[in-house]
Amino acid sequence: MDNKFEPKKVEETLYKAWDSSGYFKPSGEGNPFCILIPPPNVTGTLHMGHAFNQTLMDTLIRFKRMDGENTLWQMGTDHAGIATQMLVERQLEQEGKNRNDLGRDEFISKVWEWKEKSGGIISDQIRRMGSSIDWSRDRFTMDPGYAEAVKTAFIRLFDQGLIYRGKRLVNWDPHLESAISDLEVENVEEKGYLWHLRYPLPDGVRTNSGEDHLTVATTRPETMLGDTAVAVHPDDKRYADLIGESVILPLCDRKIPIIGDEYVDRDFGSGCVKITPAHDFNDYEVGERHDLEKINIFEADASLNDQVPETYRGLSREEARERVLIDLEKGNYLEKVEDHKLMVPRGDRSNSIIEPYLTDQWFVKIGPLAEPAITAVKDGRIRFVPKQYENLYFSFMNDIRDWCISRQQWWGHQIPAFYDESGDVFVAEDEETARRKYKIPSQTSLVQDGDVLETWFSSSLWPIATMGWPRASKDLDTYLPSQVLITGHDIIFFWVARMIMMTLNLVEKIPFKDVYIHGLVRDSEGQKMSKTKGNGLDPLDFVDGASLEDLIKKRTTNLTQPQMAKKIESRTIKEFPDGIVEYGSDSLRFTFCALATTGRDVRFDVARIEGYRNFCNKLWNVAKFALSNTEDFAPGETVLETEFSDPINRWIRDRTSHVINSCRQALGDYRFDLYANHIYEFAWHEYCDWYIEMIKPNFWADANASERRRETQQTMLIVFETILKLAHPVMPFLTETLWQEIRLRSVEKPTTIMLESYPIISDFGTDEKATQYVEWLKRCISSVRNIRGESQIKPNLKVPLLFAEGNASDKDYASQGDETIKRLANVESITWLESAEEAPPHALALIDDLRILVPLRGFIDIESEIHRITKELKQNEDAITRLVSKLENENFVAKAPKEVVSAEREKAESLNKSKEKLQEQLAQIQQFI
RNA sequence: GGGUGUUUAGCUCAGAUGGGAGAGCGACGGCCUUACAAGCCGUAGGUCACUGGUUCGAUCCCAGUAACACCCA
Repeated sequence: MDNKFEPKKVEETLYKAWDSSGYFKPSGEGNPFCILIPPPNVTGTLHMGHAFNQTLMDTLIRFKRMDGENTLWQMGTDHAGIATQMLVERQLEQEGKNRNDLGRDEFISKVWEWKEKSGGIISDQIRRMGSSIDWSRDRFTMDPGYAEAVKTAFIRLFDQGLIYRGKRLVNWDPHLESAISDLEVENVEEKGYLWHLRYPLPDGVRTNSGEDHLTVATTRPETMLGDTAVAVHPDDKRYADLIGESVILPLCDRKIPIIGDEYVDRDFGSGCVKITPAHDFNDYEVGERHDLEKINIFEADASLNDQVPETYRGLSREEARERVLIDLEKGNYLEKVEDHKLMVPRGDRSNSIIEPYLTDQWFVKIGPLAEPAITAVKDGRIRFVPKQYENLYFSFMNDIRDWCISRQQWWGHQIPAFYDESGDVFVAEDEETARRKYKIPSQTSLVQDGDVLETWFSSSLWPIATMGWPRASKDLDTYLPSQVLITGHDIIFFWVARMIMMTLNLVEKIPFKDVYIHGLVRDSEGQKMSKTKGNGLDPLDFVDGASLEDLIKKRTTNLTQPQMAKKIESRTIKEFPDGIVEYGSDSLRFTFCALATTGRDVRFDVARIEGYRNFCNKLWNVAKFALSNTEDFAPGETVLETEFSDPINRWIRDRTSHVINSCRQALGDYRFDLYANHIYEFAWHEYCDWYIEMIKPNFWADANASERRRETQQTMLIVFETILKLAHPVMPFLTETLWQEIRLRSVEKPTTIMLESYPIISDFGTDEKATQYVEWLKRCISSVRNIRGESQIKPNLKVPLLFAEGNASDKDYASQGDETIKRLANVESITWLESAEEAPPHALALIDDLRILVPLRGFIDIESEIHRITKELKQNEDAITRLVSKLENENFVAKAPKEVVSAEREKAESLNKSKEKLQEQLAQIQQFI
């Protein structure tokens, strides 16, 4: 075996072997256990969030598979409508073309081409993470079968009256020229201005204070061209009597009414608000209440249309603002300008400013869908882990609005709706069916709706469409509902909630039982990773390593803001001066598990992965040890545990049960962090640090032929194999590699650790006696090491050791552990003293009543011994003080539970005994200064 | 403006139907001891954000305050 674990040598080979052997497929036996992958963008690449998410899913899937369940990890990718279309459009742009030059069909085939070319990248990256996905069932949301599901869902909901078409104010992206989801709008605080405009009152009309105009404040002066009212608060004494009058809209010379509405904030600005119902969500509501006209002043690209005076037509919104302001200034309509911070809505894809825009769109009527979806979580059929996310879910669901599902795009599922010449709408699979369904004569020509459905509409069908719906299927019966959905909290609304609603409606079942929500991966400073900030990391750079040059290149190419390149470069140099070394997939996976605490953020720090890479190597090395000491091991001839002669072997079996229990519990609770910690702690600190060190002599010298050698080989191997199995779900490559070697020491031929049974406690049982003994042994050895360490005794110098006092079991333990103590604490001899009085000057440690003495003899440093004892005495006294004050408190003795009181009494007693001994020791040792 | 969450060792985080706090990393000291220097042995670090309340007892429960983060408007 190599000196180090070298992941590159095994990872890809192993993965291919697993996959081609069909190990990733459902076994067909046992309880179904299914996880649906949150489908990544088909043309995307793997980022840290994916890698984290993948790790948790694979860990659970591998655990359940080993534990005998019929596991399915359903893979698939999403067509990501807007994102993908934008990408292809950007490429066309570089060729100097746009989509209209190509036409719809040709454009779509270009997108498919792009999908074929880049669609495999993320799948390959997922493979590199070790994900045990059943690739034969890979789905794509634009597959023909999936498309059928989307159509069917749309038609059913339409026929149920849950989908309708209507003219509504929606979030409009003028760059994409499409509606986008409320959830895709990011409100960003930006610096702007508040312009105060004067709207003249008609002749003779005055405000209470004698003004001949009303002043309105706005952050978007250009929209005044679409104003259809000015609103004041009905109780505002300044203006109440003007309600019903009108003002003259400058630049347009229209008269618009003054209305009273409680929406107006009297304290903001002058207390008068301009109302533009077609371009503001709040104004829209006001307009509805007062039956105001809605004047749409924009074209789809947010240039001004012919609803505005001629001079402004065709201008962009930005140009229009400038012109309007100049003209207002000229007409003396501009009262003042103030700096103002405002929330600017931006599209999360295009980053352009979003317009509230009045268009015809398709909507899902959400009320009837939301209600059962709320109930499903309320009554516990669906459970969120951690639980607090249920509140988030409820708060979203309780004031959810109708869902705009149409997008003015080409890449996606075209809406199965057809129009005749008079604009009547018919919804059906295709034109033929529509004619039959609605009895439309053949001479009437029908045109299909050109819009597509938003991507989340199709992914809301993920739980059923991947299982063959709308056709009946065995998969639907077996894997719906799936056991757990694993995802980040950022898509609870986008995806999780919608899957629940759609699945409940369409098949009357819940889509999944548990929703495990994990945190979002951030950089080591807690910042969100983003291309713009240049703090993004590619998970595969940790797997394979990357040079500083690679990292800089990756972070600075294709920037939306190229001026950031310099800053990003220096930041990268600072963060990774030597690039990233190769850690391998297992280290990265283990790190992600260890970071998966219940918090909302996960900070990714390179220091962590380094530590866990070392852990991988630790396992590698102890495997080397185990193998080299078992070359003569004959697997058939096992020693019964009841006949074990070395309690160390019994003890480690006891500890093994313990860790099995902990791992199972942690995985059952989705506590991946605890799971990783349990493995780390047990493998490193119990198995390697204590067990292996303690049993080494069993392999030496005269022990060669003995039973003890055999039982130790057997135990060392079985426990190590158990560690490998316990850890396999999180570190598949390393454990498989080592298991293949370890299994050479077994009667059975190795196949794969993947399909071995996950360990159960009853494989090992418990042994309290052995455990007590070994715990004593560890304390004893640690005490001596502590004395040695503090006195800086050279490791190669053996010291004599004296025991005094103590009870029968101390004596028993000491004689049993004689050799072990000598070797692990570097002791040359152990002597029991008849009484403590005969002890030579010494350093002292205590195990309860037992005194452990190391004679001074020149190598104990008196100063440091005084320091050591003083420190211990101080701790001891502090503890006593606390206990005494407690026990002297009558209320405590009277009111606290009896067990607590007596436990505290015992503690105090034993501390007092130790105190005396420590004081004695201090007094004695001080004589030698 | 409304809501949620967080605040524990230098850093990243665990923690307990309330009996007085742990890990990893880092720091410091000593070691190339025949699996492992990506290692071994040892050590130091905390008024558990602040202020009140409940309780025999609060880091844990309750209320308020502050800072930070996120979500919604």
